[in-house]
Amino acid sequence: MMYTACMAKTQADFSLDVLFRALADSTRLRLLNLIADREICVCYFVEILKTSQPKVSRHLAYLRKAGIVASRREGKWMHYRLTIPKDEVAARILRETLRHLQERPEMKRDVARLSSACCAPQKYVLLQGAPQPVLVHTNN
Amino acid sequence: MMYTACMAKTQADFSLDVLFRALADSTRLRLLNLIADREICVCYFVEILKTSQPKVSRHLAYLRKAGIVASRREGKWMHYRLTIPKDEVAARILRETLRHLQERPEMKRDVARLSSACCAPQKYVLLQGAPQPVLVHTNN
DNA sequence: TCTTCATATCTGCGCTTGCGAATATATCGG
DNA sequence: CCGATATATTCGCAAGCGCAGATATGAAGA
Repeated sequence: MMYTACMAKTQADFSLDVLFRALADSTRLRLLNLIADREICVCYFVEILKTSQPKVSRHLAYLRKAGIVASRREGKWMHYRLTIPKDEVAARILRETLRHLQERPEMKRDVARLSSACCAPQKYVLLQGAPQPVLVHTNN
Repeated sequence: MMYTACMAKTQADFSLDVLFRALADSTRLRLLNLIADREICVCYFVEILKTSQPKVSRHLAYLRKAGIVASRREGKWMHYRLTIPKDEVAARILRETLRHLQERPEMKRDVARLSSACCAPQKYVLLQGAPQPVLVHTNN
């Protein structure tokens, strides 16, 4: 039987190492930190992380396959948001990790940069006309 | 400048992805769960996980290089124990993760098997004369 | 339909990881 | 020193990952 990524989300036997592999990269941690409490579109990631678009896209795909983010298309733009795993233990670990991530200076810096970018999107070529990130509260 | 594993422990810039890479393997998660509140020697890991000695040894070396376990030699036996990272955020994530791990059925099963092995070590070839695991309380 | 923009995927490369099998090291008892 | 025991390391291989660069897809507008 083939193993497919979406199976990782099924209640019964979600293995935690899948979650940890998703967290085991600093680019993905930065993406997750930004995504933690807002729905946000790809161009903002590219702008804030100051990295290449394919790289951002690849890491987002990785997170998607690991079942911890989901995407939604709106015209030309793709919006990403967090999805909490069904598995209770995995969900708690993820939530706590994201909470702790916010304490890190690098992570605070990213959020600060995001705020200023949102205030003046016209300053950034990539963000012209892009939908702004929307805060969401991921029930804790 | 060369990057060495022990640098990962230095206060200033411990990067969390190092911790998560260490957690990103189910063998290592099982080892960490067993090690979480006791000092325990390698032969018990081999017996409980029912896997090869080199494999156990390799994963323990990985955890050692990641700075989250430490070892101590006592005659022929090597004892392993948990070491909480100096980095506060990493420490909290690790402690909480280990706490949650204990809720998993597979992890409970390992601990149960360890208990019975400790009660009757003479039943296991590998454990003849081996020092028994010692409970430690890793200040939370 | 043609173009442009936003994003995703593919290609090729080098590095890391995990594995089993074999071998090395370290300690102990004789 | 010798053999046995406990553990660590090395080797060769296959798979996975991260990257940059190139290309493909999909939507919107002219």
